[in-house]
Amino acid sequence: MGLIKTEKFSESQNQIALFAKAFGHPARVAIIQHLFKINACVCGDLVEEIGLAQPTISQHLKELKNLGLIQGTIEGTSVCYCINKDNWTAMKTLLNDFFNNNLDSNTCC
Amino acid sequence: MGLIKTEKFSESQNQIALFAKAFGHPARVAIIQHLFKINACVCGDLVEEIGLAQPTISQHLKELKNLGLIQGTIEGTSVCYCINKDNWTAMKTLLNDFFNNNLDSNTCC
DNA sequence: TTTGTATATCGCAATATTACGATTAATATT
DNA sequence: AATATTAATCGTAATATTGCGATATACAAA
Repeated sequence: MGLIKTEKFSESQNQIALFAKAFGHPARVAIIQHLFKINACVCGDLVEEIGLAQPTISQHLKELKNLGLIQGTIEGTSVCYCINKDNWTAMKTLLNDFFNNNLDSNTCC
Repeated sequence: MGLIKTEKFSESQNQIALFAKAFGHPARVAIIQHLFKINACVCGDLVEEIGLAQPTISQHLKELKNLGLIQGTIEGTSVCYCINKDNWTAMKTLLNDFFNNNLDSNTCC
């Protein structure tokens, strides 16, 4: 198979999994961290920054873009990428709710 | 290929990606949520709760166990699973640091 | 108009993931 | 001992992901 049975799960569970999968590759983690570090649009230098081939980086950027976590604006021949603040915040809320379950009252093991 | 080039990234970036990948499947999200909801050890009922075949659930549990996020104790013929609090907290800290970058001063796009 | 530069897409090979039937292992029950 | 129950493991098929060379596209500069 290799095919996820999304129909078995809630929309929220599938959404959490989709966002988490986006961060499930170190290159995409590095891309996001670099966008935060530079704290502005990044035009072009991601390939040398990350150290993978240009088509590979382009593909990772596409995935993050499709999820809405980043956005790109064309500037002449290059494209400037940055975090999409609204969607980033929404993703953070969803994942924080998932992470921040109360462990204190859990009494077992 | 299909092989992640981990040597290109920092230990932290790889660790974030490994944890995120664990949540990159809705079944594993559902398992964790159920463990939190029940708020105690779960013995056996995960298969009917999630709705995938027993070997499939067992495999997902193994992945979460290998990462240290859950732990299982044998109780007779069944196994009781629960969240590993210490490791869960450590994971949460790592991912929160990654998520909670300051977006306010980001001035672009 | 030709050339250069930057990014996206195509196509493919290698590897990983998902799912589950069949089986095994280990303990409980009768 | 024989049988039942529960979970892990094996083996395998289907699909997804990763990575990159080759190519296409789009704009800039000469």
